Amino acid sequence: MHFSIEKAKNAQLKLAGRVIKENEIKGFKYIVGLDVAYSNSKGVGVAVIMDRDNNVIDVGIKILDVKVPYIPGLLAFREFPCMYGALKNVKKNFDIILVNGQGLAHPRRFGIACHIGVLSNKPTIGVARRKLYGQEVKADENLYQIIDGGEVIGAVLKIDTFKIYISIGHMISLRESIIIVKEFMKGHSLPEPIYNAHVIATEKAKNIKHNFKLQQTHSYLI
DNA sequence: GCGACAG
DNA sequence: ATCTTGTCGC
Repeated sequence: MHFSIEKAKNAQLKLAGRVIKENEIKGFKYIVGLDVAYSNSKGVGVAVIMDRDNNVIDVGIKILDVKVPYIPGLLAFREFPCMYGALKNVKKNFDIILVNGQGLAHPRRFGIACHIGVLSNKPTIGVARRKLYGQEVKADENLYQIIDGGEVIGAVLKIDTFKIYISIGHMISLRESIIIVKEFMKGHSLPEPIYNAHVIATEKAKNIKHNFKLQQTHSYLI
């Protein structure tokens, strides 16, 4: 069975109607960041739960074979299983999800942050380092709106020498999303929960590669 | 045909 | 995302 681009796009169009764009959050204590790294065909999904004092509370990991290629606009079909699996592997509770990728700022208004949000039924924010879709219009000093067809689908924050793209994933407003992302920017190009997930995922993927090389080196003994 | 194109 | 050498700056 092979991946169908048309079916994937239709699924996004159908699910996009389920995204809630208003705040369904009245304060929070814990937030979880999601990211995926790769070791050849192995995807390493990591979820890092943090509190508001920059402490790591819990970590969840999910390693799976990834067959779906990266296709702009269809990233979720490649990374969702690892991300969602990692999220299911955390033991502690969390109130908000930060996803490394776009949310509403997507050609069908359903980026990976919306996939995660709708299927988790939790307030979710999409955070990316690069733009996927839409026009950047200056709204203020260091703040841009991402617009498509007269609709604001996201925001861009200029910080030091880089930018970060923020958009609604689910059950939270764009305004609140920006405030929360800002709170967790601690000197890295991504908010701390995602940054930590990225570091752990990359390290784990690197270990898998290393172990594979060791196995190759000693395979003559078998 | 050309440019854009999350991770 | 991953691969990968040298180079710039604190």
